[in-house]
Amino acid sequence: MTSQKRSEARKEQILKAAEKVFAKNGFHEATISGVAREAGLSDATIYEYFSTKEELLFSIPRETTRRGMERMAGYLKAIRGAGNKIRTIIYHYLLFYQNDPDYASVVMLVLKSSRKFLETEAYQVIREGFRGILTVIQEGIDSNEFRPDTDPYLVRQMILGVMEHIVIRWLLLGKPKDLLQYADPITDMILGGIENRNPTQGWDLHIRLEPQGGVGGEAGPQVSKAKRKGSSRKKP
Amino acid sequence: MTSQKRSEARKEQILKAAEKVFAKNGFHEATISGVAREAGLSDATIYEYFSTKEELLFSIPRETTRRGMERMAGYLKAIRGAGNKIRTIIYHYLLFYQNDPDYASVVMLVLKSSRKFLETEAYQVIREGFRGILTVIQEGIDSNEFRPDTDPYLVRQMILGVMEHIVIRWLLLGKPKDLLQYADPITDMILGGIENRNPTQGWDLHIRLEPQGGVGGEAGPQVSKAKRKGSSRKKP
Amino acid sequence: MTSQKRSEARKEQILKAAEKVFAKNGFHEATISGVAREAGLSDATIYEYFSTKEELLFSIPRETTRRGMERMAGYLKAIRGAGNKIRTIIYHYLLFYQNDPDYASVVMLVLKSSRKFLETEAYQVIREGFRGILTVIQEGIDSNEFRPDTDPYLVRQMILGVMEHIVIRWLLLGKPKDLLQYADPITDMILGGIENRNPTQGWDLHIRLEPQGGVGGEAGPQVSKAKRKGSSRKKP
Amino acid sequence: MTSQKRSEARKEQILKAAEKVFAKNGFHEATISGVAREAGLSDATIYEYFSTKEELLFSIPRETTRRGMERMAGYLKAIRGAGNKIRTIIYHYLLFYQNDPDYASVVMLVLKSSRKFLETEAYQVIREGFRGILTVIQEGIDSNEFRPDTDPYLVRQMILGVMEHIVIRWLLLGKPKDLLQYADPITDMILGGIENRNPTQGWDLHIRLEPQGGVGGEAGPQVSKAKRKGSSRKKP
DNA sequence: CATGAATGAGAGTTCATTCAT
DNA sequence: GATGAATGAACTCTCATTCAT
Repeated sequence: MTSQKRSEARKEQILKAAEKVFAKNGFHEATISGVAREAGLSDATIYEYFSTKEELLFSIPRETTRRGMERMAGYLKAIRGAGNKIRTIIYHYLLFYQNDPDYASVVMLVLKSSRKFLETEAYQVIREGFRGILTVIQEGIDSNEFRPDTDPYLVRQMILGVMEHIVIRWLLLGKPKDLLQYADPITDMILGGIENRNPTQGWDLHIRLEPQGGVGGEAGPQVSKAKRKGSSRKKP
Repeated sequence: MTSQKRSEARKEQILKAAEKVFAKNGFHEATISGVAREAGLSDATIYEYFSTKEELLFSIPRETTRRGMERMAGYLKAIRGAGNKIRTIIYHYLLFYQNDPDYASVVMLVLKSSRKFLETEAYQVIREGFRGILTVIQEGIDSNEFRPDTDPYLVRQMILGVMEHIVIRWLLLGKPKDLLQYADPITDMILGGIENRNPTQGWDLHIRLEPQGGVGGEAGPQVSKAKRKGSSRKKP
Repeated sequence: MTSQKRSEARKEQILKAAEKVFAKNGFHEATISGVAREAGLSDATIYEYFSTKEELLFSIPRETTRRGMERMAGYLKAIRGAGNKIRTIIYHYLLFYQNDPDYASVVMLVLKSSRKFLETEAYQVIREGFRGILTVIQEGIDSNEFRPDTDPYLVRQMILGVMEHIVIRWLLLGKPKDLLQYADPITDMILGGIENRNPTQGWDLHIRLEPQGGVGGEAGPQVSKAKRKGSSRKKP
Repeated sequence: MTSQKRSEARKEQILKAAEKVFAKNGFHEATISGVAREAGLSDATIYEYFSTKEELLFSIPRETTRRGMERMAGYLKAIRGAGNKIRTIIYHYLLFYQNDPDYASVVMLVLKSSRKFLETEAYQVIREGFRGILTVIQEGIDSNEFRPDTDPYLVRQMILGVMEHIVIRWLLLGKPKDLLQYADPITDMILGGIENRNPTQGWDLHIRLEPQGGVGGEAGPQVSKAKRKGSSRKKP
């Protein structure tokens, strides 16, 4: 038990060191020696806990991701409304990375481009998180909060896309200083594109012009009126 | 003259080989020997044209980017309306990558995470292209096509973010098969979030003349009225 | 402790091998592989102890020179008289090289022509040794053992010059077989040029019997008297 | 004829360039490309005139040495007295190197440590020159100008040793600024060790033993007394 | 457990040299 | 005669990884 715990702690210590070193240098430019030095251990000790350099890399997101997901789930439990949930997701996603730039670097600059990482257990956890976003969106569609023709996959791609783009810019260029300032604007823009707009004022006027031999007893144009907060988007 | 040309051709040949090899293996896993083999040349010959492996990598986007930018500029010249221009940009951006997956791989998976690449001449060309997007957005704001509170930087980040995200997914997962299918949906969603939709005054009267087997058994012209701040969406 | 010692021993082992290999082939013609083979180690192990080939080369004289200097200092302590000290220096200098031809080769044929070596720590030790020669000469001047118009720098250059010349000839041509046979003649010649010869007591009476057509029209034996303090020149 | 001459000129041009480049970088650090660049030619052209890099190196001293020797021989022809000849040799030797530091560098720092160079035709010329020094010394011994117990080989080694030492110091350290300032001191010291020495102070006692039929009214030995601090040094 | 020490396996570079033009 | 282009052949150096202690 104690031994297990100590071992766990050592692993954590190595992972923290690895995170730092990989973040700074990337995977290939980083060395096991560097990680060992950072961890205050010997090279060989690293190999007591991780079988290869690559396994060490792929182990970094395992715990952190799981914890992040859990935390996110906790936040979401208290939130009502798909839009609000999305806002929360975006906010905490950015907050999460902002609070741990090393982790952000490893994930965004090292792992994200790795084919092998996709086959990793850790990535499956992330995938699940991503599926969660999908669920929220679908929830919003079902509850009529989002427009029924919303494509959940596309929306998710937009959400992830912008966030990744911003985080990477932040990592590489240091801009913007504060990631969180983008949380709301991004959310607004995303939601702006998908939220159902109930007509708060004005009317849609539909006039039906019937041919001379009219159907039923009705003749002349038919006018239908509907309060709307209209979006006139029509997919082909 | 001939010598200059042959040298240029050889360079191109090496770059093509490098593109292929780097795309397949990434930068570090790729070897000069591999590139040389692919190019049908000796290792040493590679070094006659590019001083280091890194220089070879960074040289890949130089010409291609320039040409891509030029072509894009050509397309845009014929387009009127900021929205249409954005649609064009997105479409051709995706088309461009779809037509050259190796190039896409190198740019998206190898170069995009490189701090050093940002200081490269080639990247400056790309930056300029990115600035162009900004200009188009601003143009849309100025012409009242886009909402006045549009943040051009944010919009650009959304555009680039989704596209990058989609291209990377395509590269790593092979999904979607056809990148272009996303061009319009993305554009619509982006524009949906920024196009002016507030009726500034009066009413738009839409009259739809339906064939006899009309909607809901109804026939005749349909008139729809919507308060609006006009959207000029035109599909190509 | 043990580890430190073993490491030191390994370093020594590598240095010995390097000395041998560099002596035989010179710096550039020698390879790390060759040194490793000679040392019975792998190439990589060499680099565990010396960061570059050049550092390995420059490390060769570090210890040896220090030890040589120390030993020399010990010998000199027991010697009285600047002339005797110089004799001792020359003798042991030659003895030192004769006993370690590989070392001699490295120093005389490889290091001596190296601009970079001059900026080396090891060279500073050598410089100090050279300064010591200067001190001895000055001592001889001060004690009136050497002529007061002696230029210590010049004398030192002569001493070093001949010795280097002889050692190099010995290395390249194998002549003379025994370096030490030159120790005394060299010393005598050097001292012959600088020792004070003021007669401290009595007179030397030189009588020259000239043929009839004598100097200055004079004929008959010529007697020359010179005050002297005998020179210790002993030709075999 | 013209073609032969042009070829000779080209060779000379390459040699000059090589001299410069080898002097600056040493043999191994220098490249054929560097020589070609310096000569304003292509690499391949170098190989039209010299079959290998090494042959190029060894060709440098061929002409120069021959010319130097010839000139030296010319100077010596006009000089009487072995001491004076040695002074001349030392002076012109230093002058020669001082006037062409690149050549000095190549000879002193590159060729002098080369075993292979010793088997070179060019070196044979140098050897002959060295033999000349020996001859002069022997001449001095025979003429009683030098002490009969002088070891010509040793003296030559001293002469060459100091000069080499000084020239190398000059090349590597830039000291002394003016090589020639050492010409006389060196000569004096060398000669000081081997010249037949007149009493330096005190009295010369000359006794003239006259034949029986004495000259004038004087009879018996004539003694002339002269205070002197004799140096038999004669500057040219 | 921890590690010092050792190394196998390569990779990137460099250049002297060749040869067709 | 001159050279642009190409390359074979090394060599230095780096590191992830292993293993005896």
